[in-house]
Amino acid sequence: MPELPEVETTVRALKPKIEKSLIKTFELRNKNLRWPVSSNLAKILISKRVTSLSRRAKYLIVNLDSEYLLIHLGMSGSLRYLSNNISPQKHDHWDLCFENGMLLRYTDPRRFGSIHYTKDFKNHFLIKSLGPEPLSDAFDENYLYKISRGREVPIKTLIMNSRIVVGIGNIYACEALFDSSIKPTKKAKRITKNDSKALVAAIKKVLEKAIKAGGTTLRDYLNPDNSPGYFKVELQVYGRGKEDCLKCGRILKEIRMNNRSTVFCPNCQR
DNA sequence: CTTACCGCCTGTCGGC
DNA sequence: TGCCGACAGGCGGTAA
Repeated sequence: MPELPEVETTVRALKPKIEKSLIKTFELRNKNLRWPVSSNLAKILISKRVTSLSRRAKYLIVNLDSEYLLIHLGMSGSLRYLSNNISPQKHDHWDLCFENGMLLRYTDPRRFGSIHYTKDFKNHFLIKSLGPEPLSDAFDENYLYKISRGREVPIKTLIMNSRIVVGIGNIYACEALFDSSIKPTKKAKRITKNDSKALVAAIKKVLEKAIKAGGTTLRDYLNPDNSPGYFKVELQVYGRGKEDCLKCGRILKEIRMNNRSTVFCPNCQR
């Protein structure tokens, strides 16, 4: 399950491999991803050069000299940089093949991921409404405090809203709220300035920690070179419902919010 | 405008 | 042992 740290790790790993590479072909085996993959893509991409690779939210941005590919890994997607003599498997939906005999292979069993081509990624429908990056200076305690005023939704729902701040999935929302001692169900409009300060700091902390750990949030994620990351991030609450709180020892509670599993400590988080 | 809910998918897991 | 339903959940679209 690629969260922002996995996407960031993927970008860092692929950057030196594919930047400056010349595209030879794009081979599409299954166009039925989250959004149907454009059938024009193969034609468009022939002989284009990758000028840079970056990330916006959980999208990988492949810059082709002012044209762009937007790639999302969805729930189960991954990218690997491989030699072109390795046969694709069942869930390998497309290959971006380079002149040097290597390729970028997209694998995604659940097909929640996507790939789009655009000349103007900033105004692309998937990008234009996104809020600030959580690790940027724009995402600070004042921003979160102000934008949470008057909001009836739970604070957990708010920080998972990509119009408010991008890249915070269910796992890191639970972890950051635990770290900042805020109950997930607390109404956004009720968070204090101190809450906002603690939560922003916690979000940056857990994301940065996971990136430093090599982006390995969950069991089956592999980096583009097939390495499993350096070590797993120890999750404090996610997936630990009914287990002991690592701060106070009491029993962690698991509830559902917006149909998502939500774990917190009723004692530590208020 | 905000909020709540739907649907897309398949591998994994627990229960019988 | 094998079947089957529940679950996992990012996120845009839609309706209220």
